[in-house]
Amino acid sequence: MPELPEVETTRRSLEAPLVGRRVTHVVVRDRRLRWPIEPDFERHLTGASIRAVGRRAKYLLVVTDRGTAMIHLGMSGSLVRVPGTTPVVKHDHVDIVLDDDGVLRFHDPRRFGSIHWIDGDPASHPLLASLAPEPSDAAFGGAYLHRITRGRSVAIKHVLMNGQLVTGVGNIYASEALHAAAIDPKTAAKRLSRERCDRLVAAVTATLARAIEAGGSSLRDYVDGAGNAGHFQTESAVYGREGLACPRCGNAIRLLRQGQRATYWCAGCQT
DNA sequence: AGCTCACCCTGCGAGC
DNA sequence: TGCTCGCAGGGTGAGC
Repeated sequence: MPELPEVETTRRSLEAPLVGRRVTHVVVRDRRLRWPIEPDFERHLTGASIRAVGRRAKYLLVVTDRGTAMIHLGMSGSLVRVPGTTPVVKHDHVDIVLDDDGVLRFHDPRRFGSIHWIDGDPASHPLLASLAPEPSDAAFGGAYLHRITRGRSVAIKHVLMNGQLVTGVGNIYASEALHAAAIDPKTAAKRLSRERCDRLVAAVTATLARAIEAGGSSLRDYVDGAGNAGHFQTESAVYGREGLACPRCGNAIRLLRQGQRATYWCAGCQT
């Protein structure tokens, strides 16, 4: 599933084909996503003109003259603009039909994704209102990370993956950023010095930027809005590389379980 | 409030 | 070949 780089790559690839298009028709084949798609979703979106394709954290925002469709890709979702003649396959849950005979197709085998309609300002939607600043935002800096980690005894990796504290970083890039910053993922958040917070923020920002540059990571099935796979997975230093040599110090990369999630790290150079 | 854990769901690869 | 098990990019909410 998509972390911020995959969502941002999807957003960029959809911008040109979608902006200026009008929605002529909406087909929902399965409403059972993380939350059921509201009964009025099709009615709200049909006839709307798309003004912009935005993003907040891992949510895509299809902004129209009538309101905003907020789409989360969950673990296995994709949103692809396909020709209208493209056959529907299993797990193609929603089609947003456009006035150029293209279709914006939402596909999500695991159905951990979600689709909401927002009438007013997206920023005030409950799912977005309490999110942390974007990693690219000036408010997200070493001072911020240092402040929010005081008094928190959880492992720093958990902080990176908590959307209320840091947005856009999921399981792959949490491991990658901690390795880049040479910080042990198990470190209690509150024990990080200000200097290490500076280093970690820089690593998060750089890792996400590099991944966006690579078009995201395609581990199983991720594709962007044009159906293209990313290739960051070939650049990863630790993720998915248990037993292989750490590119920085040569020690064997280890696999550890934090909560229910896998963490890859190097005991040789991450302290 | 912070932390841990279970859970939502399908598919796939490993091991027997 | 066919089974069971464990794991997969995320996020919420219950219960301590």
